[in-house]
Amino acid sequence: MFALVDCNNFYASCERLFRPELNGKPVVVLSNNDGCVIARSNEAKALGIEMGAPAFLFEKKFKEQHINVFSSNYALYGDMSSRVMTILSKYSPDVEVYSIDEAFLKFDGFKLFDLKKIGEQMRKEVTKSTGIPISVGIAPTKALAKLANKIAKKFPKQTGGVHAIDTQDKLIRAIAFFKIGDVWGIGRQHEKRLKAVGVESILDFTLLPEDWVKKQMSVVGLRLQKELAGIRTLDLEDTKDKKNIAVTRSFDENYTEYGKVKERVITFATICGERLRKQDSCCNVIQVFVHTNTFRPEQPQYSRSVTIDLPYPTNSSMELAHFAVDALQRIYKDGYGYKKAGVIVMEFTPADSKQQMLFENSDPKQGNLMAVLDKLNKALGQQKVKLASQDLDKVWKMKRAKLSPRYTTRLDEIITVHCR
DNA sequence: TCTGGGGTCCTAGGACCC
DNA sequence: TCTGGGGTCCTAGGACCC
Repeated sequence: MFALVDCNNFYASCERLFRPELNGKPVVVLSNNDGCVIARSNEAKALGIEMGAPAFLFEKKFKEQHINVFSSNYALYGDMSSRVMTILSKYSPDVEVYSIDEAFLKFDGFKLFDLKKIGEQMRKEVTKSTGIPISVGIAPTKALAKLANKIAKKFPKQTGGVHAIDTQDKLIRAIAFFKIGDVWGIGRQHEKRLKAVGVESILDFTLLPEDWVKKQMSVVGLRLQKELAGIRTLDLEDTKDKKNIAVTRSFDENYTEYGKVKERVITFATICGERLRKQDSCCNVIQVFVHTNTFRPEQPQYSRSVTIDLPYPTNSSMELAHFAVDALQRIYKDGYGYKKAGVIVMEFTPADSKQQMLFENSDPKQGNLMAVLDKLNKALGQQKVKLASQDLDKVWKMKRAKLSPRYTTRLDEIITVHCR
């Protein structure tokens, strides 16, 4: 059996941890640059705040409805996430951290245990130790565990936040109840195609002929169809190391100068380097893209990306910056106002087993240099030591007007308690 | 004025090989 | 009238997820 554990309204719940007066009140959390809504408490959902709602269009509503708005505080969310995951990993040796607020647990060899009880215990311990509310879904496949989790969330009173699909009868009832669009792995396109052939419920989907599913939805759809019928086709996945690393940002305004875009791209490349070194990987391919503001179709639009094979694998920020600028030069065109750029590194090889090339090699001193750089930045703070080609004066700040303190990771921002 | 930032997997089709 | 059959690798783009 699998369990899918999911933190309820995770970012909003994190913001409430140290502001208990916000319990029961509407809370929303905004994306980078305070751009759009990416998390909502139940109360905010009830007020009709949609996921992805642009913040500037909702300012009035936020004020009128007394909605508590926060900028995203990833230092806090990341730390709370790892606390939750640490607790979960006590309950099973096989855990896949699926996202910042979700984990799959595999319960092989737990035949003699009451998994629903284990789920309830997990829920109790996580709530008590972290204050984060969770929902637990238990089922024979990952897709069904996702569905069971949905049931636990939708019917908190009846389920107590924990639901197990552990009999054939419960399985049939669950898949007959939910619409096909509710399924993990069925997005807008598939939903449309399925509805067109008369599929409404998940049960309908499981009854479709296999070749139709294979043809229309590839093997991915076929696997999903089996999973929903209770046949296991997906196992836990190893999520330790990333296969791609992307650093992409919107700019604070339209950039019309090459030099400004170049500075951003260099900075993104150095961050890629940091993340590569963190997981002991080197990359063999780098991709750079730029585009204008797609929300302003009346302005001239331009969008391009280029992918370059590196002459040798590297994770040096300096070398990556150099290749990224190379790439940027190939796609940059004067006369446009650029709003966003990104650097993506791909095709990793382990840092300790680099293939040496005959003519071109990474400068062997780079490794030591980067180690020192990482050490300094760890001690002094992110981006304190930069490349000269980065903007040394400008402290790059995104808009985060409603940022809460980093309560759990910075001593100087720890909660203050006033006693009378 | 103002709209995020990450990821994964799969397929079709082109280019090439024998 | 009429020109095989088997492969691999790469890329772009689609679909999905949080």
